[in-house]
Amino acid sequence: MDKQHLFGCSYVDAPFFAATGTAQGESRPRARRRRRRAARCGGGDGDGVEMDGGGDPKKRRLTDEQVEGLELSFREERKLETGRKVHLAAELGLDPKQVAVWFQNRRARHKSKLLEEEFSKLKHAHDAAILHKCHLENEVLRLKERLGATEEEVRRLRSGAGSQAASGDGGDAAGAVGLCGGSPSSSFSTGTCQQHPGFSGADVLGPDDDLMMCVPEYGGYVDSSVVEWFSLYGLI
DNA sequence: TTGTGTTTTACGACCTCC
DNA sequence: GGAGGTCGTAAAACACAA
Repeated sequence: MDKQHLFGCSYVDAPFFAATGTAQGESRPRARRRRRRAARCGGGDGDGVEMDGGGDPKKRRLTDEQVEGLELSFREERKLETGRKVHLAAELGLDPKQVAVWFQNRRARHKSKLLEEEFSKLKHAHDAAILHKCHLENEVLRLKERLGATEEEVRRLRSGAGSQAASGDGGDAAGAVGLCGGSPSSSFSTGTCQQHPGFSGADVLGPDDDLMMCVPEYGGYVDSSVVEWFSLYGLI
């Protein structure tokens, strides 16, 4: 039985059965698959189990060499004009229709891969934004706590000053704790914010703050790689 | 060995461009 | 109108875990 019979078609030229090898840059599973297939077709155990033998003649795998040739051509130019298609088909022993179909499918795979990469990038950006938001919210909470404590302190000192005033002393005591500026928060928060605009680091959150805490929008979990990425972009 | 998930090949429907 | 594009899908080929 000759090779063409085994393929169930007349497109395939004998020379394309000769060599083995994998296309450049192909994924590991695909390479493994092709290796196993090559072993079966070529110098394997010779048990006569050939690729796709007896199957649907319209559904046959291309050889490694054919795929490699098509890949090379695809890398040069993703679109396929008639002349190139015919030439490539003749060169690889394929039907021009097969070449056209292969290019269509290859473009689809390429597009899908690009979309996947784009999605991955956006997801990382989204995760980083969530993390950023979380830290900002933590900062707000911390500042609110400090504000409350300071206001409490002011009230306490005021009441103390009031009792002193009632006992005949002057009214400068409140100014001594920074209230004269009219802003109770001016004694602590503005300086901190100016030093750390936007997202702040350890000065605000403190060295013990956990980067993994409080990410409700992300189901309470953020991967460490996100933190790394976040750091890479200078946000931490 | 078999069930299952993934990849590859092929096709039809529809769209765009010349 | 024909050639070639995308998109969606079917089905064969294949890998791999159980």
